[in-house]
Amino acid sequence: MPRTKKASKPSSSSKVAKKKTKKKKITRRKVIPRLPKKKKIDDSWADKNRYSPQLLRGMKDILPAEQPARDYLLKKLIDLANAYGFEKIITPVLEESKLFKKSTGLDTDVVEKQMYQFTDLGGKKIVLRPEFTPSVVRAYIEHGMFNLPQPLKFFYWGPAFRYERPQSGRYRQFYQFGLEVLGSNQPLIDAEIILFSQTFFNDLNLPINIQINSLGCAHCRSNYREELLNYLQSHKKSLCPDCQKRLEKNPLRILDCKNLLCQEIVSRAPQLINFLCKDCEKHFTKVLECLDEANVVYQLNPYLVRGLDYYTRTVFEIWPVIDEKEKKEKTNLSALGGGGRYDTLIESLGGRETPAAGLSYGLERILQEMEVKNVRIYQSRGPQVFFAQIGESAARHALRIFNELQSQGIKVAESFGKTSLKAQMKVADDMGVKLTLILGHQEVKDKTIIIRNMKTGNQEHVDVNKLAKEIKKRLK
RNA sequence: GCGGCUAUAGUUUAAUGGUAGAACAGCGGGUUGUGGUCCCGCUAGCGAGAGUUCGAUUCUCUCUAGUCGCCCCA
Repeated sequence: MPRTKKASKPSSSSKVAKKKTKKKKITRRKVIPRLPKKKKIDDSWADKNRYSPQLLRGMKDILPAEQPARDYLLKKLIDLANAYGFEKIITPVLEESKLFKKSTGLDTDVVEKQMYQFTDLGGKKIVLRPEFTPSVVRAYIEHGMFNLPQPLKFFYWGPAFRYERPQSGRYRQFYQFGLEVLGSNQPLIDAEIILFSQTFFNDLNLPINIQINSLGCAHCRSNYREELLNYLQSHKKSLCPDCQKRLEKNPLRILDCKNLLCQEIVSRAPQLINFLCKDCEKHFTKVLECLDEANVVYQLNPYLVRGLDYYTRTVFEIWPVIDEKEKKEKTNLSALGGGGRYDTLIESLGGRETPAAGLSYGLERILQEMEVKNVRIYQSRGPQVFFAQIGESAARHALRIFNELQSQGIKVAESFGKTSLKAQMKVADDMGVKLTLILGHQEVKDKTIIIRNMKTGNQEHVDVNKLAKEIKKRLK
């Protein structure tokens, strides 16, 4: 196809003049050779049922650009979990509604108004799991795992779903990583999973703050609840409207209300720790001793209450540490993760009396925090060799050579979608490869291929049959 | 579930009651066989719907989505 030379543009022309000539050119070109533009097609079809796909609210596509950080994070989590002796468990995304109603708790927000619930074609009430622990416990009971040597240590990761108003660090489909230890009441276990958190976040270079509290067992809690109610009732009028509601529904929640006046009242309220029974107190003390011994830095927070019903004794949360700059931009922060002991859950779901503890992290929240703190991600190196082909005869041989190199263990990048050498070289350059292989018709004829060193620009023809060897020599 | 703010090419953005201009990215060309820079060209946009208007991307409403806060949580 002959290409007409472009007319050299008048050097003195004003912007306006340029624009005019430009526009004329465009319209001429467009009208004559092209198919009608999108808009015209739409008009002619008059398609009112046209569908514009859009993400569902609170959902997120995880695009290639985000994968390296994600992979890095997950790999670190999985490696550490394995090192700590946790084994992977995968449970289905779908569960029966009842599972969460009986475990997470009917009165919790998660179950009350945040579950994705539906009835399946068989008439069964189904939910998209809002969290993992009940599922893991279900599997434990269902497969009779109490017959295995205890305790069992599981880790998991995957999507969970909650129908909430989306916000920064809050999606309706979000990914959790978590640990569960089933079958031990030892304080050492509580300490172990808290230590896991410190080790992990230290290793990731994310400063965190670990907050710990003990909720005691059902006995301590009901005693305390009574005391607390007595105290709060006397201050009822000063509490914020939300807390007045909570007074009846879930008075423990008032402890972590952010309202200043409520906090003031709470600060003089009786503390849960003082109501722990002997066993619970002993347990908590031992947990703290283990943590001290392991050099875990934590903060006791007597007002820490978790939102799920099944927690007993030790509870903890992992919070990001913020600096002054961030404080100005954001007032609301989200916990990166949390967990605790749930000694009665397994029994309440029909299993034997089995003590257990666990934790879970929000992957998106950690990733967000990694970005804020500029955490460095170490990626495995990409290909060091790029394969470029020019012309039809080269294209015909391209896949064979490409495949041969791959099978010899040489990672090769390509851009088969491009034909011009220039464009392919640019891709190679962008990738930062060490060597580029160039195959054109001359090389095909001679049964050679060019190896170009991208740094020095040196090029050598080598025998195609010795290509892998030659590349390996040069990559050393 | 409640309240505030926002919505213009892939991204960041400009202007405007008379349908939009740029930068970066992308694609192509400047040697139809060689990367960077530079130069040139091209592609691509007013979130959806309704109303007011001769005319709406601009004004109003609804929806959708995002964002921030409350609630709650990871």
